[in-house]
Amino acid sequence: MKRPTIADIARLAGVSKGAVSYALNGQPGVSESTRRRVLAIAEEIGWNPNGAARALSGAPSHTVGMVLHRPARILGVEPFFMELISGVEAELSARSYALTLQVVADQPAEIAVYRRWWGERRVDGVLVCDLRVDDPRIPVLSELTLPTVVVGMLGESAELVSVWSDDAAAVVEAVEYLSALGHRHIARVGGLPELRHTAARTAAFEEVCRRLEVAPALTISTDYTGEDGARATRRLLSSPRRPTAILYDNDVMAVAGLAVAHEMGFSVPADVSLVAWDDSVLCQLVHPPLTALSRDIPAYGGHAARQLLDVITGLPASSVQDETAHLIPRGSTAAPPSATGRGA
Amino acid sequence: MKRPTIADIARLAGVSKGAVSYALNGQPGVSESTRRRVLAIAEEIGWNPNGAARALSGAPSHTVGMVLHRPARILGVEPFFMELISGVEAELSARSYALTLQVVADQPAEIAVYRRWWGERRVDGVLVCDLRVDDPRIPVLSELTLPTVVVGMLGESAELVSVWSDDAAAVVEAVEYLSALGHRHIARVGGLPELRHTAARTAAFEEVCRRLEVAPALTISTDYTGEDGARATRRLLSSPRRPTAILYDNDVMAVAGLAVAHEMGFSVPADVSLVAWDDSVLCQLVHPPLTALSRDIPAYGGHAARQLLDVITGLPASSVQDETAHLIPRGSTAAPPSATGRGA
DNA sequence: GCCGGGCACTGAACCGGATAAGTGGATAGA
DNA sequence: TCTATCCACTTATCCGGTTCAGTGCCCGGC
Repeated sequence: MKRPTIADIARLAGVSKGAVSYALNGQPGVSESTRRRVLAIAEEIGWNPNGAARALSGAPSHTVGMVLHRPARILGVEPFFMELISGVEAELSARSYALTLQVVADQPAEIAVYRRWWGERRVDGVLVCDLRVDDPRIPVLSELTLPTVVVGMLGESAELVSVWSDDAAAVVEAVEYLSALGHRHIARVGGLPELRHTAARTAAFEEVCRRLEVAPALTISTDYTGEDGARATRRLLSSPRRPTAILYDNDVMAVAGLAVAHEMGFSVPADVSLVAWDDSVLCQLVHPPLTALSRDIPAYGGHAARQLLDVITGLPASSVQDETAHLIPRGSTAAPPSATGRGA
Repeated sequence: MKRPTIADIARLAGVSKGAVSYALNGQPGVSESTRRRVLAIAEEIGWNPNGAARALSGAPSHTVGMVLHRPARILGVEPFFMELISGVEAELSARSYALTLQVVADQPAEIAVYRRWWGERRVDGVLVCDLRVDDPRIPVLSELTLPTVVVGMLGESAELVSVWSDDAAAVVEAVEYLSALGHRHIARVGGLPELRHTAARTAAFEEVCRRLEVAPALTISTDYTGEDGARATRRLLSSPRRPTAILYDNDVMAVAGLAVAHEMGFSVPADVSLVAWDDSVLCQLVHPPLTALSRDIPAYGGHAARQLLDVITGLPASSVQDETAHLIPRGSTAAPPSATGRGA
C-alpha cells in the first residue's frame, strides 16, 4: 500500500502542496471551506504526516529517550526500573509522547547513543538515571543542549534540571528507628559506590551513626543484584561482630538477605532486623514482611517525565524535590536479642 | 552547537555531497584514499547521520515498536510484561535496534498508533501481544504491510509470523498432576476471555477435565489483576462446592489468591492446592512457595524480537513454537483433604 | 593514434513536508 | 479612480541525506 502524501491531497483538492500544508496545520492562509475540504480528503485517503519529512524541517519527534546501562535481563527482576518506566510512560502517553528505550553495555556506549540520538533528531529529550560522582554524561548532554532531566540527585551547581528525593533524610529515619528499638550495631548493604545517591546515603548513614553513638557504620558495597546482596549478608552474619540490624539499598537485596538469614539459621526479626529500600510487592510477600523505606516510584517517574516535557516545550522548569521515602515498619524489625531491658 | 552535515564534510574534503555519501556508506564510486579522508573528517567533526533525512529517502529507522494496551501503572507490577520487554530489549540492543513503547487506553487507539507509526515510518516493525479472538489489529497490520510478529498464538490461516507456546499442553500437564494427587474438583481463575490464549487454555482445561473424569471444569474470568484474582478466589472458596485445587492464569493472581486463602482460614496446600501460571520471583518468595507453570519469558521475548528482525530484513521467517511451560511443583500443591486413601 | 571502457567523481533530482516570498483578485479608503 | 491592503492562494526553497545520470580522465588494445 502506497502512503498518501500531501501532494496526493493537493492533487485531489485541486490546490497546491503549500495550501494543503497550511490547511492541515491550522495555519492562516487558506479559507475555511478549503481547509475543511483538505481535511476531509486527508481523512478519507488515510493520510498521516511523515515524521521524517517533518523532522527534516525541524519539527519535534514527540519521543523521549532513556538509555539503560545495565544487562537487559536484569530489568525484568528489578522492580525499581520497571515502576519508574511505568510512571514515565503513564505521563508520556497522556501527552501522546512515545518512550524509546535502549539498553547499553557501558557508559561510552551510553554517551554514543546520546550523540547519535541528538544527531539523528530521534528524541526531543532524555531522562538520565544513575548519576555518578563525576558523571561524564553531564558535560556531553550540556554541550549537545539536548533537553535533559536527571532522575536522582545532582550537585548544587548543575545547570541541568533534576527530580530528586532526600535519601539522607530517609537513612536518618531508618537508623533512628532502629536505634530507638535498641540496636547499637547496624550495618548497611549499599549499592554501587560510584553512584551519587549511594554516596549521599553512605555519608548520611555514617553521620547519623556517629550522632546516635551506635557502633561505627559499616557499609558493604554491592552491585544491587540479589546475589551480591546475599553474599554481603552472608559475610555480615558470619562476622565476629555480627550486626543486629541490616539496612539494604534496594528491595531485591533485602529479600535475598532474608533468605540467607533463614538459611544460616537466624530468625528474623528475633536475631537480626532487616530494612529494605524501595517497597515493591516483594517486601510484602516474603515472610516476615519486610520493613521498608517506601516511596511512590511511578509518581517519581511521572514527575521526571513532566519536567522533561516542560523543558522540551520551553516552559520554565527547575529541579524539584520529590517525596522523601518514609519508613513502613513491618515484621522484619524488632528489638535486638540483647536488649531485653533496653540497656546498652 | 550546530550539527555537522555531509555538506560540511564535502566542503572540508573538497568533494561533492554525493561522493561523501558513497564514502560513508561503503558504496563503490570513490577511491580508497578519498574514503579514508572523508571518514576521518566525519569522525573529527563529530558527524552523525540525520535519521530523518535518511528515513525520507526510505532508510529503515532501526526501531521496533510495541504498543501496550493496558494502564501504564500496571506495567510495574506485571512481571510477565517486564520480563518480556527485557528479553526483547536484550535481543534488539545486541543489534543496535531501539524499542519504542507506547501505552494506550483502548484498541482503537492502538490501531491509530500503528497507522501513525506506519505513516511516519517511525518503526521498522512491531510486536503485537494479547491476540484477541477476532482481532481487528491483524487486518490493519496486513493491509499496511508493516512487518509484524505476533507474540502468542495465531490461527492456522494467518499470514503473520508468530512466536507461540503450547498453552494447551501446559494446562494438561497441570491438571494431570493435580488429578494424580487425587484432586477431583479443580477450578481455574482465567484471564480475559476475549484473549485467544485464554480461550485455548479454557478449551484445553475443559477437555482434560472431561477426559480425566474430574468434576466439570469451572473457569472464572478475570482481568488478570491481583484484585480480580483475589475476588475470584474468595468466590470459589466460599462456594458450596469448594474446589480442592485452583489453577491461576498468571502469577499475580495466584499470589493474591494465596493471601485470600490464608485470610479465610484455609491452609495451603492442606485445604486447597494452588498452581500459578508464569513463574516469576513472586512465586518463590511467598509462603508456601507456589507450584507454577514456568517458562523462560525473556527468552520468549528474545525469540519474538529475532523473528521480527528477520521479517524486517527480509529473511525467511515463519512462525515458531517456543518452549512449552512446564510444571515446577513446590509447596502449594498436595493431595486434597478428603483423599487420604486416594479414593474417589 | 584513435577508440572503448572503466574509474572517480560531479550535479541534480528526489524523498515529504514547512515556510518565506510572490501573485492576482477583491475590497476599502482617499 | 487610483492606490493600499488584505486574502487566498502559488511558487520556490530548504531540511540532509540517497541515488542516478552524466562527465572528464586515464589506461589499454589494436
